[in-house]
Amino acid sequence: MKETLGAASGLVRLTFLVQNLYAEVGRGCDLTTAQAQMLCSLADRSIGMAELSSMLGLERSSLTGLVDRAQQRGLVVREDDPQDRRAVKVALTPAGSAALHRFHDELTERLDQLLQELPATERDRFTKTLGRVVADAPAVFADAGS
Amino acid sequence: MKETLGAASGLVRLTFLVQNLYAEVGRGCDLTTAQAQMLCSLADRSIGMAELSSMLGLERSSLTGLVDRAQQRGLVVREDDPQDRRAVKVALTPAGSAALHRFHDELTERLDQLLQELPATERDRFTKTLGRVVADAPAVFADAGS
DNA sequence: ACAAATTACTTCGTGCCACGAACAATCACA
DNA sequence: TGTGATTGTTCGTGGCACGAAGTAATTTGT
Repeated sequence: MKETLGAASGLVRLTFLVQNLYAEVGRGCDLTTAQAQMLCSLADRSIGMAELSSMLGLERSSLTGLVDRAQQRGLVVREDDPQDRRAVKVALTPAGSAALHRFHDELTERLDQLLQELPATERDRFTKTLGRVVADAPAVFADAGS
Repeated sequence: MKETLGAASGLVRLTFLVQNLYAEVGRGCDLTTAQAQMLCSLADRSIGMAELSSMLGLERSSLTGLVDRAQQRGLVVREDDPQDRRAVKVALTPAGSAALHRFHDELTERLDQLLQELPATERDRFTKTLGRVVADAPAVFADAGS
């Protein structure tokens, strides 16, 4: 009889927590979860639809609508790609960039709070291991590298 | 300039990973994410709609449809509550229980794999800290307690 | 150079998910 | 016995995601 939670269970619960935080912070910025994810993937550079959809793990047809709605809300624009006339590049508008930053900052703060009760050394070890585990995962949420 | 990933970024990426695994395993069991989550919350006992909706973090009106669809697929049944004639209890059917177990087992295996590359002591420490962080989170994914 | 295959994106139809407002039935209690 | 709360549902709206099919532009093979 171990009293410790299984790893799988812990991971699922953590995911549940983070998902809810993500959605909540998103609502505060008037963003849906999908929109927030998209903005995070756009960061500062502009990206073609194909690359963006593979980053987000979506079919291209799904992304079309997502970009449509985000564009209608003025978060994003489609730009012609001079290199390839079929291609479209998606870029943040100033409003989209502002929304992204608010979202990013607030979410980062809330997530950090989650670990704040841990003793510093345990927290550092945890973060470090976390980094190893997600090393090859898509960078859906970059650190403030600016 | 730290070269380590920020904690927030790591948490988001991990969540992204687990979410995708969750969805993928769900698809393999012919379950949507929402359905899988519901089945996990039902586990073995039957629960009223109100309690279930608060476990899942959904409005009651959202749950109605979710249960409807799951019932149509034969995963779940609505039972009368003898104590309260307004109330409805949701319970797993044998098919629902089977689906849940397949889902649970497969997901657990895939999640454990995620940590398998870590050295044992680091993994144990990580799991333990994980347990602390999610201590007060809803038990959306119980360990095999059977 | 030119037909064929590939790539980039969109459209359309379908289904699921989630919300809030409004509603009926039942319960609790004072 | 009422009055107020609680349980669950319906309805309307909007977002999300998929796959199949279609259009336009680029690349490849010969």
